[in-house]
Amino acid sequence: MTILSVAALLQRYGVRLTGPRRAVLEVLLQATYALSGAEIEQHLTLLLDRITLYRTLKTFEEKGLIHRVIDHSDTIRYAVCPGSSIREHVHFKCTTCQHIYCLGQVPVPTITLPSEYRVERGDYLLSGICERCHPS
Amino acid sequence: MTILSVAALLQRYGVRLTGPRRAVLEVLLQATYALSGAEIEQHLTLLLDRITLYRTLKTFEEKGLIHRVIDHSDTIRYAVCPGSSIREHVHFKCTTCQHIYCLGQVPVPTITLPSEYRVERGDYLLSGICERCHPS
DNA sequence: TTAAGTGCAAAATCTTTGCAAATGT
DNA sequence: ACATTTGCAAAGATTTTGCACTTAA
Repeated sequence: MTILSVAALLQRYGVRLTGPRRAVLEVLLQATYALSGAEIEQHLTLLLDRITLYRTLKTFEEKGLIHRVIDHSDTIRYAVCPGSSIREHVHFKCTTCQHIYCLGQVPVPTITLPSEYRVERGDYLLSGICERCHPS
Repeated sequence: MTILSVAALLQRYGVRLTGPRRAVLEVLLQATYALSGAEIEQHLTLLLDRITLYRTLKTFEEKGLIHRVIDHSDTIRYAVCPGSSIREHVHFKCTTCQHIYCLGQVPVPTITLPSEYRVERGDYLLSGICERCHPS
């Protein structure tokens, strides 16, 4: 993803173009798995205040450019998923390397709940071992 | 749930019987939704060091007595689910009251993943509005 | 008795808020 | 020009570690 398309993506989501935002989005686009704030910080080339990073992530999330991935941990991780639906997400977490991958292309089954629940969204977290971590 | 059965439950899971553990388990058993550390602390009748609380939760989790619920937040929440399978969990999070309910009795659909993933566990988080929060 | 659990102190992580200076459109 | 965004300082929230004392089995 070039700088140009990063800029275009930001504009498409109504986010003003700034250096920090470009840098953060680039890191997220290059990642193959969901990243925490600390992990994004490590990958940044542009020196960036940590507070700015968190505010940037908040803005991206509000505009729908990125989303949080669910997890059992106490750390919020983000991923860009331009293609996938906001209403349903499937993620896979490797219990060995701890990476969480976005599986946008996996068909999502429907879970029917008793009528007292109004379901508006479904998040699915599958866990196990990813290809890179198991021998076979 | 009486004190006696709390004690029995602790013993069944190989957890030594102490005051703090009894108190924490009682709070979790009485809750109708998953609780964070701070929430458990608020409901405790026995005065308890916060560190002890976190260690107690860790012990309970390792012994399989309680489990973490998945969430988009940065706070870990726990629930007792003696009946439900460890391999598959369905939870419902109300976006209004923020409560997360364990739905142990809901049938879990299978998601088939490409063969490079070895799936060992599935967690499902449905979000929406719970009965108490929608007018209907 | 003896390994396990508890409490205190201190700290590591992660994330947010208020305000003045800088910046994008 | 003007609202938005950034950086700094400071702090809030959640969770953990080390060590000596206490306790369950």
